Amino acid sequence: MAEVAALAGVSTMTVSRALRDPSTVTDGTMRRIRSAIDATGYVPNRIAGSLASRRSNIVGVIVPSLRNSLFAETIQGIADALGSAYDLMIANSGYSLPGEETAIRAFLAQRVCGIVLHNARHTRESTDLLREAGIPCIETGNLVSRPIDMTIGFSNREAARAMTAHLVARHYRRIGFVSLPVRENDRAAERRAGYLAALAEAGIEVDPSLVLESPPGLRGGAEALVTLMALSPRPEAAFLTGDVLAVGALLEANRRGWSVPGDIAIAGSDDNELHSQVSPPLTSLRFPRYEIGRLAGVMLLERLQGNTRAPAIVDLGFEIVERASV
Amino acid sequence: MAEVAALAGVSTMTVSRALRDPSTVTDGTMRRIRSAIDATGYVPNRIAGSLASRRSNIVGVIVPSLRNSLFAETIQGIADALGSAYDLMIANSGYSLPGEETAIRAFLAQRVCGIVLHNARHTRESTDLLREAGIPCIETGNLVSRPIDMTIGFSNREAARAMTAHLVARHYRRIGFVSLPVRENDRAAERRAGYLAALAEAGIEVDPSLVLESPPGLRGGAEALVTLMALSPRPEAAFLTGDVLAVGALLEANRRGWSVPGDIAIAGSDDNELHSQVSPPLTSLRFPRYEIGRLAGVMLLERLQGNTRAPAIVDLGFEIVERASV
DNA sequence: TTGAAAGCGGTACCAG
DNA sequence: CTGGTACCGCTTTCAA
Repeated sequence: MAEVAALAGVSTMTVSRALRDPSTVTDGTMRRIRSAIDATGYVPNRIAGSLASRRSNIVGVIVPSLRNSLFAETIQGIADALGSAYDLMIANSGYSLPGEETAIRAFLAQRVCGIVLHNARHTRESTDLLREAGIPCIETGNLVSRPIDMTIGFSNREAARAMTAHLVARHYRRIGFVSLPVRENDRAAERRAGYLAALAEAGIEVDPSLVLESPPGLRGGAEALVTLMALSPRPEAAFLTGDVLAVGALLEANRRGWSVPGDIAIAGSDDNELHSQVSPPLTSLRFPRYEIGRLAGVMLLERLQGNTRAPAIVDLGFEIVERASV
Repeated sequence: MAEVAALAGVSTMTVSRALRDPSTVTDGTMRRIRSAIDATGYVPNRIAGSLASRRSNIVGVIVPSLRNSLFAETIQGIADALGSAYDLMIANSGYSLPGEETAIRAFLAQRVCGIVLHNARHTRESTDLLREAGIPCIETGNLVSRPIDMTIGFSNREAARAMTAHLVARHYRRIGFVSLPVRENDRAAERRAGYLAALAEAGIEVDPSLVLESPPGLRGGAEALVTLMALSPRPEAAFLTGDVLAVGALLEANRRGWSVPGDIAIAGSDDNELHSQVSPPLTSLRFPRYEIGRLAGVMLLERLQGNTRAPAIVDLGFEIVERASV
């Protein structure tokens, strides 16, 4: 920068100002600075800038896994909302709470200006660190009643309850439920709770053999369906929630020649294009993943710029997309 | 840090050293520093550290889109290889070359210690910036003959050529080809070139009406297949490469009752679990996306730590996974 | 509108 | 093994 300043015949202060707000500098000065920048190939050093100004333009995002396109939706939403004024630092917790804590520490050390989390459960340390950091923090994976700072999303419990109730309303009584393992996964736990609540409301007794956990992936869903179909009496419907479990189950039914919903009705969650393209198309829960990210970005910006203390809890809801599989 | 040093009764220098390499400090000193850190809740400031040491622990990754799980695979590979010693900064180019350049500038300003790109084509400015930055840079989306620095991946052209040749070997002569739009997408362009090369080698004349471009997504593939099937004479096989086009095509065939491969053989690329679970399972090209990322991370580490000037071009190849759709 | 001086919170380097 | 002293490259603050 000193080089640029010398070449433009001004002080570094003027260059610094010109770069951040061209309107504070004379047109002629600005032009000389510009050409000096071109001539020297100057690339500003944001590290120095951040240190001096004590603020950064980096937003930290922590997701359980990078591989899963669900999280990618949200990340894209955040990126779109933040535009090019902020950079995204992304870490994955590996679906573990200590993993999340490690990432939080790294982000705090990097002095990110805001953090977006997917988990709604954290280690005690994580919560403390975040509270004391004094930066905006948004939890997105599950609507929590008492967020660290802000939370945007939907209630996994309500969503699962609604879908189960939907199946009950369609006169299914014996309904299988498959989720990802609930341990260390608050979303899965909440969904199971929603399923149980809906059954209780409908006065249907829970058959524990109908409640399964499955590893993620199409195969996981396929195998869970086979397990359910081997029971006697068979369930009339299966609600597979999490990842692509329901799609996996449907494809298995296709392979085995089981009629859907004739032999077994299938409902899923995390609706995406795949759900509408399989045969029969799958009834499923639609979650506003992208919108959650976008809004998280917008709220972050508001806090970062205007200091508007936005509402702390935003429920973006969910939607039941009815198709032919139920 | 000054606070920690005071509390531990040592200089800041000692704290700094203790944090980076505990073995350079007495056990007793280390203990006192540790408890001082706990007592004060000190969170190191990497911004200051990076500025002073003139090196950062941030690796920048630029992908066309965050939404696509293909790129997510590679990113996860990088993250796994780098471990917790480095942080990942991620930007998306929005599939545009200027978008990529913007991201590169931002990363360079952030003084990342290394960059991983998906694109193999860049703006002139991008290339210049990268060359002058003096940091390791890995291009991964397509094996280039003259990389900016290093390239890891596979040849899109060779892969498409191999699959087309595979179809020819199976006695298909009239072979449709569908890719994403080739403009601004070097991977798609290369694949088309590979298809054309294979036909030429087999002495099959190209029918331009068999060569299509499609928007991404299952619907894109479905519509492309319908277009191909409306031709007369119909093609005997269709090679859809890019995104999930082939899966979309197969699901459309399922819906329309077209027999695969009886009425039309279908081959795809970017094999994943879905390809093996549909009916019939899809023959497709498998690309080592995760491995590309992992190796990129490893090579970055080597350069960053040991200064081993690793080979600049690493071809990880591809594989044809034969299933029942061809 | 522009400039000079004093840090931001660490680390490099050298001395003890 | 530990400490002192310059900086890293920019921004803040205040003065011109």
